[in-house]
Amino acid sequence: MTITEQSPDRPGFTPLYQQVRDLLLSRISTGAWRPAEALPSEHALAAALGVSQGTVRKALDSLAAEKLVERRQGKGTFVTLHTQESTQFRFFKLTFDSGERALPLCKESTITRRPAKDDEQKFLGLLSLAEVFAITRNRFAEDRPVLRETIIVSAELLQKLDTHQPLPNTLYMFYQAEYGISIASASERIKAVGADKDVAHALSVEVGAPVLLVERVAFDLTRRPIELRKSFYLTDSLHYTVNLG
Amino acid sequence: MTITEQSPDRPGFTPLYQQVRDLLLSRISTGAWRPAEALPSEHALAAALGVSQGTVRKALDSLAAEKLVERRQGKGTFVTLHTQESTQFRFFKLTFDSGERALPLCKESTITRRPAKDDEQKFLGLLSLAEVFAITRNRFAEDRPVLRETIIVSAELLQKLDTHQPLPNTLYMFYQAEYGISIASASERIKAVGADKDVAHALSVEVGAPVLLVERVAFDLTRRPIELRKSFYLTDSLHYTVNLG
DNA sequence: GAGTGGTCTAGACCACGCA
DNA sequence: GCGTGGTCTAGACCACTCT
Repeated sequence: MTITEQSPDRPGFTPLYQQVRDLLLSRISTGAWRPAEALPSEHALAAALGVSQGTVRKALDSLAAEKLVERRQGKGTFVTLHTQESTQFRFFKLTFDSGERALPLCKESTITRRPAKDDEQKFLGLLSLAEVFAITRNRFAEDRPVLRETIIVSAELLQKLDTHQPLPNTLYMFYQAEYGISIASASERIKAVGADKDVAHALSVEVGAPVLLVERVAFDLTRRPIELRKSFYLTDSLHYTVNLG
Repeated sequence: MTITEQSPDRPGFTPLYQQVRDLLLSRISTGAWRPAEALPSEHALAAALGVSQGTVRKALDSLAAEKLVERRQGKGTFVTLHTQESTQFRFFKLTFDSGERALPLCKESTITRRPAKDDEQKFLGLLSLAEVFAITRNRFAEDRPVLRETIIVSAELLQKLDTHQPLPNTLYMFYQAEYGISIASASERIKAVGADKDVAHALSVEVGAPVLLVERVAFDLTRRPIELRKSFYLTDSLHYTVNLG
């Protein structure tokens, strides 16, 4: 039984379970099931789609592997909800040198609306007259400044973002709850640079002091770029961790 | 049918496919099949182990997901062989700002044998009288120095490493070919620091210039620590990339 | 054509969560 | 006790590779 009919020998062959996967993903990303809601059971989906339970299972397993859904034995399959614990450690890989996970808190924050710059248009896929919100804030760990970050998002996509003040510590939970946008992946470029005047002041170091620059593009479920983030970390007492598998 | 007999209700339950997975992994790590060799077919393994082909498949799929084996339709399942292309980009995530992958080449290299320092003993799990090889080398991209790295390995485990000169650019291929040790994962700590005199000289920058410090512990198939590596990168024209999935 | 992994099915039974 | 996902099986057929 196939969903998109295809004769049984052409080259552009797509496995059934992947068609099911894509179908479920599109339903999730258009909000047919909201975060934290349960999907129908494997058995129900299989019956509804006219495929076997094993095929539905394979589709759901692949979504679970990408953390787009969570499966809980005995309960059901749920659309992933961004929570403090889960998201924080998935997208913010900062650790104190002692080994403890670090969660620097925002203390100062400004938000402005302005036309998008060229590179911002390019990375976010915006039109040339588009506007963006630019959030600049400093984060503290143990009462010391450790991070200065600037966040750029489309003003059209995240409407009235500037009316929500103060903005929460973890924006990704907020994007999901307020705008139905789930950040699913991100890619980062890391460099060591000397602090400029602005960064030096924010982090209480001298101009030229070595700081870690992390430039991030964050994507939603459909790999649409949502957010640009430029962070300067003071890595005296903490570090960025990476696991290569 | 179970491999390790277990009554069907106790808490410490291990799925059959995981027992098969562990068995195959232990055979691979002890060298029963060498890198690039084919494992027996699913059908043959299933018959030999007295389980169904679907169970063997699930075990092999999980090994393939961790890149410990590679599956090729129509050919067979092969123990992963570290090659220039595959390993290089898996463990060295360096990219030119232009977007091109960077493969800095070693130009200078020294190797010495000496007693292990305290932290080296700790991270590599060595005894207190153990000795290590320490390799220090500089790497160049486009005729400019971009990296100074120091590599620490157990002298007992990688015997006579110092007789192989010059050492190859990519050590992980060499560990596998020469010692049967496959690096399967690694974890890294990243900081921005000021160059000390030694690093500054090697990278042709001033003392105190910002450089990216990457400290790595690399593990074999059984997650035994094999190598300690401390790298200082000059990130003027290139950067470290991370994908958060 | 023979042999390999890849897909798909149907059904049995187990482990878990909850009422 | 029921419904959920998790494991395991047996077998059919498809896609790819090599001879």
